[in-house]
Amino acid sequence: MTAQKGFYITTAIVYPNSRMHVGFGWEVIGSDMRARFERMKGRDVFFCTGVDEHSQNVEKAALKDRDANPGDYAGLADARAVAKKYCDKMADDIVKVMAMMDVAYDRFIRTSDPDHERVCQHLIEKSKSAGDVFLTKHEGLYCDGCEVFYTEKEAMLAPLDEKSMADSQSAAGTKSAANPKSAADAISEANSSHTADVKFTSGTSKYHCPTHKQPLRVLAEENYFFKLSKFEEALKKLFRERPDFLAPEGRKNEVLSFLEGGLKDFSVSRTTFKWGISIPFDPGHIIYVWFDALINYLSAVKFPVRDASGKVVQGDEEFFKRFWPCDVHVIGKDITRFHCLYWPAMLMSAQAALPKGELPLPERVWAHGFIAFQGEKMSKTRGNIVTPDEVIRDFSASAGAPYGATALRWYLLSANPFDADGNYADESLVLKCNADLSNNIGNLVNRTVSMTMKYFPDGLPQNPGVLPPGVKSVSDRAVDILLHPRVGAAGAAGGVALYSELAELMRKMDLSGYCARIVEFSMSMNKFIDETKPWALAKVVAAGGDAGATARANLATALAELLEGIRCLGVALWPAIPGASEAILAQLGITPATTPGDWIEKSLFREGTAGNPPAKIAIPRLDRLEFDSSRRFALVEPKPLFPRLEIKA
RNA sequence: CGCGGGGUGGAGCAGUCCGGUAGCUCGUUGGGCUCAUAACCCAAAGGUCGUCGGUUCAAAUCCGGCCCCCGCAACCA
Repeated sequence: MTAQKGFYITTAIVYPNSRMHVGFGWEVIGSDMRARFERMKGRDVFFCTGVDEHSQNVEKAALKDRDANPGDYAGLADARAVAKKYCDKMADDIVKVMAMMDVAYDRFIRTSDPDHERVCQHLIEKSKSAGDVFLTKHEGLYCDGCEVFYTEKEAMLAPLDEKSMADSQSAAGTKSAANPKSAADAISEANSSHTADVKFTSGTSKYHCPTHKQPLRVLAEENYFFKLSKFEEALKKLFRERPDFLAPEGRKNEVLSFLEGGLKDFSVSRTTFKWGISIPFDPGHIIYVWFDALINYLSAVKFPVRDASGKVVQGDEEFFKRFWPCDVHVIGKDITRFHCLYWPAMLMSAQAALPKGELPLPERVWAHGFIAFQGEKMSKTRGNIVTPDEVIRDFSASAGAPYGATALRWYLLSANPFDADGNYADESLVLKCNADLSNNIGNLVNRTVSMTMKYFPDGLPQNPGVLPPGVKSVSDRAVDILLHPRVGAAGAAGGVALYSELAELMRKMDLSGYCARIVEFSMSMNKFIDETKPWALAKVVAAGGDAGATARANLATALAELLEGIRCLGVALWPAIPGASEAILAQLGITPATTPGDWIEKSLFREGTAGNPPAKIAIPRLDRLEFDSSRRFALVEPKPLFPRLEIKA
């Protein structure tokens, strides 16, 4: 009998050529929420995120940064060293932002990590030995200005006179080929695939560049290509047989229609710049960034690299088997194609040259939407890119509201459906956080704890289990809202997990739905308070007599139910806003230090951040989420958990 | 005819697949309560569901035409 497979979740890895984007923050926070939820269930989780360091655009950004800050690069001459130094700087910054966002990953991978380089080289060797990577000479129309190749069709748009020049100005804008920096487009356009090592020149052509209006040269170069076309049928089969491979459903059409259009081989090597992993069987070439980047998912979980005799020389076979195949690759919708076509094809190729069954395909790719800023697409040109750390800083600094990370997380997770495009605006963040966190949840905790301490200064007695007539109990409300209908309410009495509805929402990556359930529960508890009127009961208690005794039983029951409801709510909130969850539980006297039975300790590896010792985080146990209103709490004097936010002037 | 997403009370959305009293959160107004973070609870106002036409006893929901907005060139998730 084998142990249950661990749960492996990844985010895409970002280019470190600019500060982190709140859109990527959403991806990471959403993945963190899922990872935390699985950890709460007691699963063995591996959550990986990181940076995609290689590629020409990073090298360019590095050289630019060196020119701007020469002091940081003293003594570094070659581009490789400069790029590495630059990536060190940027990766440090991103790691700091991750920490600010309360993101608890198990590994922060950098594609310059030596183990990854090794795995990457190993994989390309395997594909080569399977016959899927081959050297070929490629000839095309080349623009020195764009550093890309054009097809004849594209080049025909090029103007030869003033009038058509003006016309083509806009036409050129609709072609994807004119982008020398975007890896996505470079790979999708076989004819504009890279900046070539100009090995063979055969003179000028009659074509012109649509952007630069210069004559295009006819150039040829040699590069390694990956035989993507070979996997067309296998990929079609994959989508036929595994409808869940890509989610959400709506993203599927794009991939299927691309498949229908036929697959072209793509080039997987470069020779014009040095910042990358060299091809082991031809060191003059470096591995193209997408081929490099996707493999990080294997490196992160210690993919076993074997020598010729089959002996593992790097990695850990057992560890790898524990986590691979990946359960969810969380990505942005723009890179769906790479994860759904290129990546499975690369894996299928390597499979052929590896021990049988060693490299199954990932279970699922989840493509989330994009975040706009006040309804407009975020872009550098518009200068409206929001970064997570500035949001956190702004709202942490805002008067008396030191919970920027919670505010950002809650807003991103609850206000925007994860599968659709979202929006960011300070005003709506404030509105959402004030409504859900301050008014509903925070106030609920505050009023409950303070009433309990006020009405029972010597401690809440054992729960008498008698509510005023006609009031629906908190446990019934919890069952209605947090229990999946399939399980059935009858289960609650037997201690069936209340979180089944939450688990179902999480399985579907319905993060905002999960948050909405919790808010709904808190609203229901606020209603419960108004229905039971504890302050009125307290007056009857004070008057004494039989009525007083009954009122006292009602009061104690109501408060005991509320406190337990709040405990469940606090635990359920942990994946989304861990800091706030812990603050809520702390008011009930539940902290990782004082209640070890309610928490699991897990260490995170955080490999790749050199010098960082493994960090330990304490995780609430979801199996303690059974509603038990006889539980006793050691209450702590309440103070507002979520001060109301205000827009800064 | 390039592709895709969307147009539902002031704002943001659900409902559209499987036609049948138009629902939720925020906001507004009135009331209640006083345990609480000007919070909480109740109630009300406010929508010809983009538009025109068709099918039907009945359409936001099905069919067809049209209009408008947003992505799909680049920096950028």
